[in-house]
Amino acid sequence: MARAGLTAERVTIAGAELADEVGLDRVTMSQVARRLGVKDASLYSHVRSLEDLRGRIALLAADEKTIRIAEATAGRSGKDALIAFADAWREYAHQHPGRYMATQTPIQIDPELAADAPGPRRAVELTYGMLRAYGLAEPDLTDAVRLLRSTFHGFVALEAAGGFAHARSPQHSWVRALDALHALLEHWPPSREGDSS
Amino acid sequence: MARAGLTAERVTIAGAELADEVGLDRVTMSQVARRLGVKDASLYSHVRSLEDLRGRIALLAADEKTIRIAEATAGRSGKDALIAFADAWREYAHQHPGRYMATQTPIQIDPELAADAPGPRRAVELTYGMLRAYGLAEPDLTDAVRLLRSTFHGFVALEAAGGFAHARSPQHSWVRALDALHALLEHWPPSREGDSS
DNA sequence: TTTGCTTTCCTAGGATCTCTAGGTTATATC
DNA sequence: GATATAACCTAGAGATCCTAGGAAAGCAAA
Repeated sequence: MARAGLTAERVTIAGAELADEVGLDRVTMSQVARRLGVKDASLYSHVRSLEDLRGRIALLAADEKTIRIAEATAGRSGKDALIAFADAWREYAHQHPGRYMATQTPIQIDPELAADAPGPRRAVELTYGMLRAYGLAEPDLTDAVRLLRSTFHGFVALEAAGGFAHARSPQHSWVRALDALHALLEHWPPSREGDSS
Repeated sequence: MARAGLTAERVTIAGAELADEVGLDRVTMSQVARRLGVKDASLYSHVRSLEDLRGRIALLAADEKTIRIAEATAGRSGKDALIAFADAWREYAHQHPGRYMATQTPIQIDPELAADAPGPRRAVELTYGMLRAYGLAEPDLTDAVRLLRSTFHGFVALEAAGGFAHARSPQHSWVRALDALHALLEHWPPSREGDSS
């Protein structure tokens, strides 16, 4: 019997494709096996469990998203970089809803696997790099990075969950949110604040 | 045989408790039934399916979160209200991680069920009310509401997913994020922007 | 070629899960 | 008490996850 040439990576990609097509929680070992023309038991030589597979999909997504962002922001700075960064993030989430959702699951990823996955760490570094132009110093820098990442993630997550019902198009709100964040970064409030009106 | 007194609401609450204890994706019909001292088939008189149950948990969470926020912001305004609003949101997510995660699933909730669940809509109204003090007019108001909700959700979601690795405590970043959002709302950038440096 | 090792993929099967069909029995109402 | 309406049950089909152990494909060396 000819071999299918399975590998952990190919199984992960098949799972990721399935997640994008039918939704992450419809990704089952059986379905992935079926897509690969293989029996479900065969997958367990490459992937420890369904949970492990989901973790791998999450890491794949993080890596891919990071690469997209790196490409989009290359050679840009300031507001240009901010917009390129944010748009690349959002576009990835739109194009790969299943993979993106995998990144939202509480951390249960095999540590040794995560170790040589550059995605998440590199993404944070990229964010730091982008913010250098705004002249922030630690710890404000870290706080700003976290604020940006929260907003980007929150926006696309709410968008995906149907949180922005009707009325105004999300695209408009997105553009304005980036305007606002840019303005905010240029006038980052000083640390010691009492109660100004 | 004595009856258990099941009802759609009690089933939902049992599912929500289970979600908080063991994680949303470990909530099964069998487990919920076991917790209620009942056979799994009995649940289907009250809840259409597992997916339906998850939808109900999501609505329950939205309602509960809204109530907490309403209580926390009552009688406050301006930055006080903003902080109370945000802290209530985040505390709910911390106290009820499973329920909160249920709200993140793509919308598949029974429309007629959602109709008389005041949670989501009321939450948006509360956000609008809180922002009145900042003197924003439409469509900036809607954009600001969406930005705030995105940031709040994104922050707690990243926090829950282990996104804020080490170093600086999330609590510090949270306080600073609220400072920043307050400053932003007080100086919301005008709509037509070219390329200022 | 032959021998042997390693890895890949398989069959078989236990445990658990979702959900349906249909039967009992508790409870409320007359 | 009689009766209707639920609530809850048993039984079972179909899928799922995952393990154990076997067959066979590919590779290396004699």
